[in-house]
Amino acid sequence: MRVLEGRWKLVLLFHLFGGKVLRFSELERQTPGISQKMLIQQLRQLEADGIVRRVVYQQIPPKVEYSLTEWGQALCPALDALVTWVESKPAGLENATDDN
Amino acid sequence: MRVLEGRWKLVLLFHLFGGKVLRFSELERQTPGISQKMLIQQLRQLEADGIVRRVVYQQIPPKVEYSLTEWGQALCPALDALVTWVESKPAGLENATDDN
DNA sequence: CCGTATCCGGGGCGATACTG
DNA sequence: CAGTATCGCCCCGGATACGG
Repeated sequence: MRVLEGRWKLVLLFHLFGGKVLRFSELERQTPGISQKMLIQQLRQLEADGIVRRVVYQQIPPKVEYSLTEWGQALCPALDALVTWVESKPAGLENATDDN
Repeated sequence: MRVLEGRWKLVLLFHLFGGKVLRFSELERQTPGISQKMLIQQLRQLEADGIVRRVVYQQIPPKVEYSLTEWGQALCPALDALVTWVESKPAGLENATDDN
């Protein structure tokens, strides 16, 4: 499970949800606040763990596409369930995330 | 989603899966490697985020029980899906978790 | 039994600058 | 466009000791 730890892992996975294929710059744009360093780092870890596939197009300008592996696709039901969960959040229970 | 971040959060949630009610010492025993500090810290954060309920029995010796709130119970499908996912892990893809 | 209080090291994470 | 390379803070997490 350690595999999913990391500040941006889940966010990135959500973006690749449902067999989507995204370029580096697209992921960057869709993930406000992330730096290139963190983006590549988290992607590389996901790749090393066999969740994300990285395809390089040898050309100028460079082009790299990221997508979920089969094993990564298998995460979709879980991600789905998580979305359902956060959307079911009762009111009055906002951000207690602060004081910890 | 930050709510689920933390070295032991998911592990603890798995233990409270399905409406189970556990005492502090029970959680400690079922979670090898955790220290009392981390145990109480992660529990407190989960409590502050409305996922876990903490019930204190005013008596000697002390007794404290932890369980999932309704909003916490709603996580079960997601946890279930995660279990299914890890169990579907293909062979030959063991621990790349090391070199990151 | 159920916590609190401290100390401490490693690394996660961000900001910034540079490259093919 | 898609990355490396550095620097540094902060805080997460482990170890240990103590208290009601």
